[in-house]
Amino acid sequence: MKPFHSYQNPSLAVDLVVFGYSKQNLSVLLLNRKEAPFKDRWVLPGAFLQMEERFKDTCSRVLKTKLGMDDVYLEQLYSFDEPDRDPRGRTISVAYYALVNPARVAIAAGSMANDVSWFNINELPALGFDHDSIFQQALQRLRSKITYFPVGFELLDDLFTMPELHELYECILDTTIDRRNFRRKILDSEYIINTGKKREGSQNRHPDLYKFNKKLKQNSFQINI
Amino acid sequence: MKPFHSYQNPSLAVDLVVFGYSKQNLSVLLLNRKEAPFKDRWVLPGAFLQMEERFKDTCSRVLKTKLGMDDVYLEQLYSFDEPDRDPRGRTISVAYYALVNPARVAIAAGSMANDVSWFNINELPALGFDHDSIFQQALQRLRSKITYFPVGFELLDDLFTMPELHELYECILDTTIDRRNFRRKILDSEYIINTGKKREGSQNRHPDLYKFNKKLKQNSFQINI
DNA sequence: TCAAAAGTGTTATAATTACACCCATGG
DNA sequence: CCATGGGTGTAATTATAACACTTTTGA
Repeated sequence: MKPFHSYQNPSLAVDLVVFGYSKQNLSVLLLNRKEAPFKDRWVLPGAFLQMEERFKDTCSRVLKTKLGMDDVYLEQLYSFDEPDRDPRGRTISVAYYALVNPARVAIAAGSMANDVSWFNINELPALGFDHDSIFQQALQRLRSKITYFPVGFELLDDLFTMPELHELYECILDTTIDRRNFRRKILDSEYIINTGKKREGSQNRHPDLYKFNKKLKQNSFQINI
Repeated sequence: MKPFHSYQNPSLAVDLVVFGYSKQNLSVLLLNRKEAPFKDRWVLPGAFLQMEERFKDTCSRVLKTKLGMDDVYLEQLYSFDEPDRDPRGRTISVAYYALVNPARVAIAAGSMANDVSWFNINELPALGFDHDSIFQQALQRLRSKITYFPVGFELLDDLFTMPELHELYECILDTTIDRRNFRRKILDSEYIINTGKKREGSQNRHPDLYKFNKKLKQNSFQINI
């Protein structure tokens, strides 16, 4: 074996699929590139890994820059290795996905991009690099994960109603779910707590406000699609 | 952003958790290191990624060298990024796990290692680097995957009996499974085909020989543990 | 003919699905 | 007082879990 570090190493980047949910819309955050390659094309936000960074540090750096946000839900998705995936040279990308509440963030293009914007997941432009494929894999993972693990709460306000949670699931899974059965499964899982408060302001009956039970880490549930 | 490739890049390695199943034993392949760091300690086989390689190419190279084997089941597990995980310097490891039939491979230590050997998963030595953690994650993934996807067949001969498949599941999941319910679920999934042949040689009733239905890719099943 | 392992089916229980009525609210 | 949406329960169906007897084999 050659001595350590005599190997030439590929560049190592982190790319982020940032999901946001707002007004019954699941969206993803995209940047419009200012420079070649893929100039003026939309891509996922990302950055090269700096020597002292963990992947999550790089994610946080990107999220802070683009969203002015820290402390978001992050999960490693997959590492992408096609040799020609970046025309500038061999680059490995470790993809993460993030779940954020768009109401709490202020997106800003920064110096690197022409523009930054939320896109409804059903109305995405063709992305640069292999980012279409990364996005599809992230969506698949999110859809799978939300059926057995409480990640949905990351996309909502601290207090939310049962119909809001129900709509979130229907939107992400792109299906209809019986609201009575949904309520029962979610409540049985004990992942949410009824605060006793109610959402005021609507003309109709005021729905109960729930909060996420952050202490509970071991329970599991199954929302069938 | 700095010009491309002006970044210093971490080293990029691929590590492999090679599972083998034989005589009602689930084992993992380990190497005994000839050189520092972790000289004389057992570790997972791995290699640094060469510039033109995909991850799977690196996996194949390692498997060919250590096992004289190609064409094994490989799946990406996770990428490990702790800054101090390799004392020689910053190294990212992309972990894969492989499923092989030990009967078909001939393991050989090669010039890099003192020794190479199968270890029963319940009798592993403490591994070098962060390989204990990689192994644990691989075992967890295998256990999860085998309950809903037909990966078990990769560990058996082309022809196998229902009791053999049943034992494999019990061994991997470290539990008992009712053999009548197991048989029904596996057969309902249509992932295996009764060849009409029987395993001869035992003193007792000769069990039917099945083969894996490779054409079927979409079905799913659920073995509950 | 016997011990050991393989093949098979049925019943009880639990989980899921389908479905309808009452309640609270503001206009 | 009414239209709208939110809250709740039950019956039918389906899936899972528990369980025992019969068959084949070579010694």
